[in-house]
Amino acid sequence: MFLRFKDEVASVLSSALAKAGFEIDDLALHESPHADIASSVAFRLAPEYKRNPKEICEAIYKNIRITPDSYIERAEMVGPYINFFVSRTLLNETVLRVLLEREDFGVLEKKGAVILEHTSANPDGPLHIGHIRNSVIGDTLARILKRAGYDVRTQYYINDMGRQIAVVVWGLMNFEFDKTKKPDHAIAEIYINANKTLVDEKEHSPEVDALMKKYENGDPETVQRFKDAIDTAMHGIEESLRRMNISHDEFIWESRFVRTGDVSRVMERIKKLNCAMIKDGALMVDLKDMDIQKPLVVQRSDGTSLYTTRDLAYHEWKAAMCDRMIDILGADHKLISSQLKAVLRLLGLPEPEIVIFEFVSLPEGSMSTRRGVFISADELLDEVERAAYSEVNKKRPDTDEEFKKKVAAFVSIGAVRYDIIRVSPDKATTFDWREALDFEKQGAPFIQYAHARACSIIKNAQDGGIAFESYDPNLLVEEQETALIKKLASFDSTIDSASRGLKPHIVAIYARELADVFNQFYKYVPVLSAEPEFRAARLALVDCSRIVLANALDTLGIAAPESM
RNA sequence: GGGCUCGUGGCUUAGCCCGGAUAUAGCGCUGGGCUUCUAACCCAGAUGUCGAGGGUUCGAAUCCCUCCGGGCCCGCCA
Repeated sequence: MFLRFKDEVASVLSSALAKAGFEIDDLALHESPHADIASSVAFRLAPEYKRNPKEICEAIYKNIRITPDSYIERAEMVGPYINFFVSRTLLNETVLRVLLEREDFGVLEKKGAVILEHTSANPDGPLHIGHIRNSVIGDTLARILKRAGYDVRTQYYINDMGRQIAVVVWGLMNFEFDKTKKPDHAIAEIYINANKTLVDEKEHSPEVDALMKKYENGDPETVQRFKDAIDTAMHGIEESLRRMNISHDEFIWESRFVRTGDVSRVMERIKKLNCAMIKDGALMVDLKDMDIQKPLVVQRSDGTSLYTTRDLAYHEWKAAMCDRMIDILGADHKLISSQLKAVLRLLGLPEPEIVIFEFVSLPEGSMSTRRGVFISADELLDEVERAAYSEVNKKRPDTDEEFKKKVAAFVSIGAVRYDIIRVSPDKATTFDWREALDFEKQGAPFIQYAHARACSIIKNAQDGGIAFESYDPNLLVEEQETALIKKLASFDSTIDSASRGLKPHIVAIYARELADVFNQFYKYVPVLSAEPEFRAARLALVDCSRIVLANALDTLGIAAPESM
C-alpha cells in the first residue's frame, strides 16, 4: 500500500517538476514527522537555477496535480518543503486488502531462486549464543525474502573436513561418550578433552593427521566414523534450531565437492589464471588487483585442498541452481569472504551476497568451543524459559500448568529471537544475563501481547454473536485509528526495504511500532462498547491489526499467541 | 604495524548507504492512570557537545580528512 503511495508521489512530483521547467534526477523524498512523505527537492534545485528555494518550491507546488482516486490526499507547501499526505482511499483499501489477503498481506512480487546459507557451525559441539546470532539473522532473512516473493532454500554447510572434526573422531576413539547428555553437548565434552590431551601429549597429533588423510582418501571405516560423529552432533544442533523455529532445507557436506572432483576442477582452472602462482610448491592466487594484499592459498604443497578451495567449489555448484546466493557469516570471515568473492570473479563465476554480523562476546572475553568457554543456546533458552515461566505465574496465577508452560515456551523463544534481531548485525555485542532475562523492556512479549489483546477482542465479539462482515471503513477517523491503519499500510514497504538491504532488524522495529500504535488504539478507542456501525468498523480494524501483527511476527519466526 | 568495522542521554538502540524542518525508541529515574475489550498496557516529565577536531555545504549524526577508543582479521587452520 505504501509502496504504491511512494510511487504515486514520485510520479506526481516528477511531472510537476517537468511542468515547472526543472530537471533533476533526485526527488529528495524522505520520511518526515511533518508528513507521510516529504520532499526537499527545492533546495537541490536552488544553486543550479540561482533562485531561492521557496520560490522554486512554489513553482513546483503550483504544478502538482492529484487524481481523484489517488493514494495521495493532498500536497502542502511549508517553506521550501512539499509535504504529501495519504488519502482516505489508501486507508480504506488497506483495511479491505488486509481482510482479503490475510496471511498473504505484505507478500511482494519479487521473482527468483535464492539459496541462503546460514548457521553452518562446525559439528564439534552445541550451538552457542554467537552461533545463534547467525541462525536468527539467517532464518529471519529467509522469511523476509520469502515474503518478498523469492523462492528461498536454506542450506547448512557442514565443514566435515576440518581438523576439529578429526579431533572429535579421535576423541571418540579414546574417551568415553556420555550417553546421558544431549548428543551435541556430549560431543563438545569429547572435543574439549581431546584438545586438552593433544596439547599435553603431542605424540598423538600424527594420529589426528592420519585420520584426516584417510577421510580425504575415502577410507570406508574412517568415513563411517566421521559420519557417525557428525550425525551425532548435528542431531543435537538441529534439535536446538527446531526449538527456535529454525529448520534448514538442505545440509551440504563439504567433502562431497572433493569426492565429485569439483574441487580439483576448480584448482585446475585457477592454475590457468594470470594471477595464479606457485610458491614453495603451493598454488596461490595473487589478489592485489582486487585490492586484497593477502594472496590466497588454494592448494597445499602436498596437493590437498583447503577450506576456501572447497568453498569455491560449493559456490560454483550453488550458483548453477539459483539466481542469488546469500551467505550469513561472522565478522571473522570478512577477509576470507572477500577473497572468495575475488577468486569467483576472476573465474567468471557469480558471487554470493554476504551478510556479516559482528561478534557476541562474554563479559570475560570471547567464546571458544575448543576451550569450553561458551554459553550454549540450550542453556540460554532454558534460563529464559524459566524466567518467562515465573513471569506468567505472577501475571496469570489463575491459569493452569499446561497454559503457563506453553506461554513460557513461546515467550522465551520470541524474547531470544527478538533480542538478537532487533540490533543491527554490524554492532558487536556483549552478552548480559540481566538483559537477556529482562521482560520489562519492549521486546517480543510486548508484540505478542498486542496480538493476544486483538485476538481477545475478536473472540469476545464472536462469543457475543457480534458480526462485522459489513462495515464502513470511512468511520475510522480517530487519530489512533488512522495512525494504526497507516502503520498497517507500511508493512509492504517495510518488507521491501528489509529484503532490498538484507536488513532483518527493520522488520523487528516495524513489529514493535505496530504493537505500539495498536496499544494506543486499544487504550483510547472503545470497540465492543461502541455504537453498532462504529463497532463493526473497529472490529474490522482490530482483525486487520491481528492479521498484520501475526504476519510480522511470523516473518520474525516468533509465535503469535491468541492468549498469554 | 596494515585492513575492515563500530562509537548517538546512566545503560541498550534507530536513523548514516541516498545530507534537510524540534535526533528514534526502550530500560532505568520522577509523577500519574485498572467498577470499561488481558495493566506483559497507557500518559506526562527530566536526561544528548550524535567519540574529538578540522573540512565540504544555504544546511552535517549522515559526506571527506586527521586523531582517540572498542571489536574482528592479517596460517600451506577452519
